[in-house]
Amino acid sequence: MTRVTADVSFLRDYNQALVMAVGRTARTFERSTVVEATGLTPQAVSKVIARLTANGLIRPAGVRRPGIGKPAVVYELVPDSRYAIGAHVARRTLRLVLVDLAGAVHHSAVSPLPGDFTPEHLLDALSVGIDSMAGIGDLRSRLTGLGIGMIGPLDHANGLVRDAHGLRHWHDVPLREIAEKHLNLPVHLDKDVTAGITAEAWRHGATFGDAALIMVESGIGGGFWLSGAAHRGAHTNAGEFGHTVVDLTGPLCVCGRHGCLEIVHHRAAEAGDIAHAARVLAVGVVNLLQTLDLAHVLLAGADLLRHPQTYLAAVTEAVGADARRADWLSTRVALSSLGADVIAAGAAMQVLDQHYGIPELAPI
Amino acid sequence: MTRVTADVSFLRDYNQALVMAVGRTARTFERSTVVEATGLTPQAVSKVIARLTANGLIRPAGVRRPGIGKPAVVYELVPDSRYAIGAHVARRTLRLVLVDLAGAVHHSAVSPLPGDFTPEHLLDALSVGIDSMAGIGDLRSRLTGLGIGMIGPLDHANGLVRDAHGLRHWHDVPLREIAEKHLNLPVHLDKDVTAGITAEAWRHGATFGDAALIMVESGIGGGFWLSGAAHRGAHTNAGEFGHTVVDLTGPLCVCGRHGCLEIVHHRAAEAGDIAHAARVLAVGVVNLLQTLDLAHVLLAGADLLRHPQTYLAAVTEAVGADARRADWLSTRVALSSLGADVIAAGAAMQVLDQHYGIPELAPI
DNA sequence: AAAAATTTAGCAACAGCGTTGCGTAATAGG
DNA sequence: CCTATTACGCAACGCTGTTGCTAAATTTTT
Repeated sequence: MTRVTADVSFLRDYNQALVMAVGRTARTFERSTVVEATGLTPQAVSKVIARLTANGLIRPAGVRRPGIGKPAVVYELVPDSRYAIGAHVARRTLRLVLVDLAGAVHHSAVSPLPGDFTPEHLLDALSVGIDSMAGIGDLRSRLTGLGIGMIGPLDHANGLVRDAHGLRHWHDVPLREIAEKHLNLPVHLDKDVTAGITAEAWRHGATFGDAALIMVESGIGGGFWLSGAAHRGAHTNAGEFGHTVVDLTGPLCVCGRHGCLEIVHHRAAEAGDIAHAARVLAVGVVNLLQTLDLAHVLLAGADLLRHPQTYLAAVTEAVGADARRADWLSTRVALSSLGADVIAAGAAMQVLDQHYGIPELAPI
Repeated sequence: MTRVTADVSFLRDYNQALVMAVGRTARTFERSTVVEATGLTPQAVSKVIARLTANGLIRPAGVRRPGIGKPAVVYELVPDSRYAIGAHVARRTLRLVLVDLAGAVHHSAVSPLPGDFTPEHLLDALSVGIDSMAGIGDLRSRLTGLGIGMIGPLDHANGLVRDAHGLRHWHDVPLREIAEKHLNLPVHLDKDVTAGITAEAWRHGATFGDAALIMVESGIGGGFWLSGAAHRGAHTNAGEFGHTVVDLTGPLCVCGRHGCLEIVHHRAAEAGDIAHAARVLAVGVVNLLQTLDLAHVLLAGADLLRHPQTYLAAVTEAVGADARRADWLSTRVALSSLGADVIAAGAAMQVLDQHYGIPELAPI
């Protein structure tokens, strides 16, 4: 949720989101935990906790006896109090996942999409899939919305698919609007990699620092989490990481430039030299670190996950071996914890994040 | 100014900063202008304007007669109500500038620093320079502080110079602390390129989008402005843009990798082929656009400014020629409007920004 | 010349937020 | 049973932006 001016309702939402962030990060928590983490006064935390409890988002979960004194009430998030559905729209498949308030993936389903599918095809597939998932235990009333992660270019702010690369029928499609009408649910549209990094950030909790999610699938993309929020760029087009030049004299890429990371990597992988391909990717990752100084790098994508250890080793080594990196310049490299679900799950979490995440104040 | 929790004083500061942003962006403004830009109620704007007027930050500047009805009071920023001094600490020189609240540079002075200068050398030079500048018209009482832009690596949050590259006496120097004590002024320490981009953002006003400042001096660095704030990365080390590999089989760089943008560019420039050097830089800039999707690219740095038109033309052409860039994917390329003063001026504006810019809420 | 319409400005009361002061509840130890 | 300690929350408070309404200043209409 973004807005320009700050009023008291912003205070409420913001501080409430802080408490929710603590609850999502820690399995259980008590009032003093929140006080320590946020700097709010105990009294303020009590008010927020009372509100969240009344809304069913958190609940008491026993007491902790601190030795001497009155026992502290322990609270926990109620994971099944809210759900969101996430969709990963790829060129040939639709993946749907059901995610709860804690960020856990409950169901995952993949269905094929016809070649050159139209918006109508997609809406029908979404409708069927959502009805099937929401039917489980009558979740409909606890469903906060649908998140869609899709290949770009698209316009996140207006929910518009500008020109999905490689899909004939997807030029200037107001997907959010027509999907909301067709499905009768709030819909959030975003680029696939941006959805993916949101999943990692949401699951890692409030203390997650600047990070990138590197996706190696049909192409190579990067999703970025900077200063506590997804970075989308000026036109929702950030993340075309595969089209950065790493070899000035390299082969011609589809994008018209020579020696893009994507084409160089692809050639190596095609030749069967996965280790070399992984090292090429690692060069690109270190480029990102030099530019953006990230605390986390997460690896995902179908092509990468076919050789997870090879890629993980190559990137970890390249990051560690970088001669200029001092001990304080630490970056954690890991495989995405969500595997093939990361995009769809992230799309779902973007919906949850809009409701229960830290609100942002939009620039003028 | 950053804080974790949001309270009513945050509301005040935030909305006040919005009004100041309007005042800085437009030469003159009235109540209705602010209402339109921010969404605040007229009454709320009146209160803020009254407070700012009482503090001397803005003042009435006539009336506008809207045809029918009571004339609207026109306000303007009072540029000389507040000043800050900015310092650009380079390997051999210290540049000091005096900047007013509107972001205008009033005085600029360069003094040499001894080879392998020590913290004491710097403090003395700063002391002399500041006394000289603050003496002009007795600005001392209106001086909000000193900003220092310096080569890294450094720790912005703690005001610590970790290991200024190429300076022997600069390992783990708590520069902010000792400078504040020695100069009796609030001090803000940041990386040079980060200070530079702050200058551009501050001068362009509130509507400035995601942007990068490309500095070509002894090395190549990049300062980033993302989502309305400077991007520093996880360890204040973002911006080592010169050490991104653009030529996998290129020459060995001082950083230990092959074909860094910096060394490839340097070789071309050394050979006298500035046009080629500029094209190499342009490849790096387009890499940034693919990754971050920026609205503005600004060019600066002594080496670049020796051939400004060559570089501007090469980067503009590369950005425009990129085949995948549609018409809606516009990026403005320009030379920095501040020339050689950009780092020092930006360091000063960081101090002003702390007091009168949009406050941020720090992550937990 | 007087009345009406229009636009701007601001006083006063209000709701809602986090904070502060302080009383109460619950426990362990003496 | 008393005391120290810890956790909790009611009530009053100060501050914010908002809302309702009145006043002021100007042009247009009568």
